[in-house]
Amino acid sequence: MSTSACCTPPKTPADFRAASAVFKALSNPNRLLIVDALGSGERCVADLTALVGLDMSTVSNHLAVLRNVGILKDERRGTQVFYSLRKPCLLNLFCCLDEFHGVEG
Amino acid sequence: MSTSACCTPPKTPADFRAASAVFKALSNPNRLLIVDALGSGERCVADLTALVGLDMSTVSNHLAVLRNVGILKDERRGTQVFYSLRKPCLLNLFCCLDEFHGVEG
DNA sequence: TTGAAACTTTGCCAATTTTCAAAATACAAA
DNA sequence: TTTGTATTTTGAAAATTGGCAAAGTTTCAA
Repeated sequence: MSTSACCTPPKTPADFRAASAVFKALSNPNRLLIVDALGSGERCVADLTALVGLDMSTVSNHLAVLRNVGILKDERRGTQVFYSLRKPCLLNLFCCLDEFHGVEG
Repeated sequence: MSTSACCTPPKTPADFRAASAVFKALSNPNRLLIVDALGSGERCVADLTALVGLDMSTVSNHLAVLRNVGILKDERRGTQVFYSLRKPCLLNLFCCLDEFHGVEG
């Protein structure tokens, strides 16, 4: 087994860079909207574009950002490309945020 | 009780903006280093400046970013200002990240 | 009240991000 | 093969970010 237990914070500069890269990918409201939508299943780019209400090229860029840090995976079927969460446990981050925002003091 | 259970993802545009603001604050490796250090207790600005190795004015700005989204609180004692985590449960985000990075497939 | 120490604020610059529009690519159907 | 639909890539502009240095503020001590 690894030397680090659950909840051990990242330690090396590389760890901090890797962690901040994921947070950076999630630091945009439109990308967060996309991740939230994909929590209930895969969607094609056209659907996601309608959801966020921006230019399709912009949405495509946001999807690339999320895919490049390992949050999303994509699969082409015909002319469409379907995006989905690579690991659904990513949504647990939202639980932590809810807890963070909810608890007083 | 509230209408939303634990782990319900954020839904309104304001929710997405609030959530992305927290992720944005955590999207910089130096700020992450600071948060990690504060996980084991409060530190003054001078100590944190030595830790991250940047100009004190830069560190002060990073601390303001983290404080403005509610991650940190500050307390002046004499000429020093001590920063600490406002809610330690924030560190749970790192657990989720570890899980995200660790699980295969 | 003068001075020093600890921070914060401001001004500035380089790098990055966010967005749209236009051009390019991939695929399927006619 | 030509056409049309879906998506990505490229180019460019506006906004934001991250950093340092200098100036300003706060507090305490001499």
